[in-house]
Amino acid sequence: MEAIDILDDKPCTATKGRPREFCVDAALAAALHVFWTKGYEGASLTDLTDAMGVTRPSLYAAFGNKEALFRKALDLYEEEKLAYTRAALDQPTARGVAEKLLLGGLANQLCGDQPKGCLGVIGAVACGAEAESIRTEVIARRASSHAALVDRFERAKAEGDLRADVDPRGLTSFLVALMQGLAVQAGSGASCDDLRRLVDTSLSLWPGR
Amino acid sequence: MEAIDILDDKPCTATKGRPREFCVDAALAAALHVFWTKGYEGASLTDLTDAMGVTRPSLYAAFGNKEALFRKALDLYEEEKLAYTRAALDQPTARGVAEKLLLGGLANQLCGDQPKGCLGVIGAVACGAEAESIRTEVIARRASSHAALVDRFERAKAEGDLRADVDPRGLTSFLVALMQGLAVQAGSGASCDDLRRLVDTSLSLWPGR
DNA sequence: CGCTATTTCTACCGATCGATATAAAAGTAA
DNA sequence: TTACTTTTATATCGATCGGTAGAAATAGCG
Repeated sequence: MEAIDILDDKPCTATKGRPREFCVDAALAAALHVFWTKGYEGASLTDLTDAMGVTRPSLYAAFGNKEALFRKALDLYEEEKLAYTRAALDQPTARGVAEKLLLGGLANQLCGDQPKGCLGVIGAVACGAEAESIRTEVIARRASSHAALVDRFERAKAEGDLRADVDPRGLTSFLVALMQGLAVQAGSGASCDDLRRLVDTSLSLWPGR
Repeated sequence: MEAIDILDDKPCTATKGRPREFCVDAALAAALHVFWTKGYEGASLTDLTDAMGVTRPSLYAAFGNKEALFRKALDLYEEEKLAYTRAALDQPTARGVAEKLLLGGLANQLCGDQPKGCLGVIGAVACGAEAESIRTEVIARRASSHAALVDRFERAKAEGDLRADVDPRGLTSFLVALMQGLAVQAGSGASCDDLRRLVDTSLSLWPGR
């Protein structure tokens, strides 16, 4: 009657009815790739079903609708591709946090087998009428990680790990801006060399010691 | 027979036939506002004609098609809203260039009467199938200004205006990334205060005196 | 074997997309 | 006026959009 979370069960554990013929996780990974490459609005249902190897009604039965599918894909994206951002917060120094973030982001962009750019940036910037709720969602998700970064840098400042004249909130926006710029440039045909220079320069200017 | 550049003539100088009932420049400005707000793919022809106060056939007669209209809007955008980026290159010092760019970008985002974000970033990131040629166009346009910035910083380094240990290309990508991040955050609901802190921090970390 | 539950497939829905055919309206030029 | 040119408005084009109805197919359960 109502679309419920199918992703919580194991790959194939339905005990009654006709068994599902595709792997939900693999299909979701394929959907993520499409969204990542073409954006939310740019990815049509035909694009998605083709890439997922699934017919249209099967997609709706398994994921609800396009928006719900995007949210699931965003979950997967944050869990798999953005793991380094959570790990970065555990670094002992503020500089370590910045290094982990920038180098992690760089490594992500240099990884040849995945689309360039950042799904979060794509979702936050792409703004048609139908994507408004998506935009809101993406922005809200980033706000929490942004706040966590502010906390981390405030702690670093309290620990004397950051110079007294730096503003933790400003430093957070600064670092996030660099990550976003890295993603934008990676998605705009920048060379690997350019991206490396961007990160090198950013770290060379990071306030420190 | 063929769509030709209408924008080169004066507002209303057609000597024969029924005179046009709308101002091409004003209509283009309205179109720019729509593209800026909703992106290329997010802006439908209905959105555009409504905002421009022009019927659909009139739009096609005056501008060719949606893609050509976007290019004209991009011309107007670069000419009007990005004038400060050209002026920045004339600053006497590398720091002056960065200040002019960042403060100019900040002022642009704080200007309440225009959409947030950057049309270039929106065009470069939004990537559906129909927007591919738009993407290419936007990327090509930014490449030239990027190169001009590299030249400017190489000159600054030769003049001793930049420390010997900074990489002009890296510094350019760094500065551009900050501008892009500024635009992304401005378009993602960041507060004016946050944007100001971002620019302040960026300038406080800018290399050299 | 039915009976029920679930998925799969084909075909299709109304809405919207960008783009146009057509002809009336409004001007200049003769 | 008549001829010509260009813009206007209406009405629509075929394609594609996200989303679904309905029946056949495939399983467990009695």
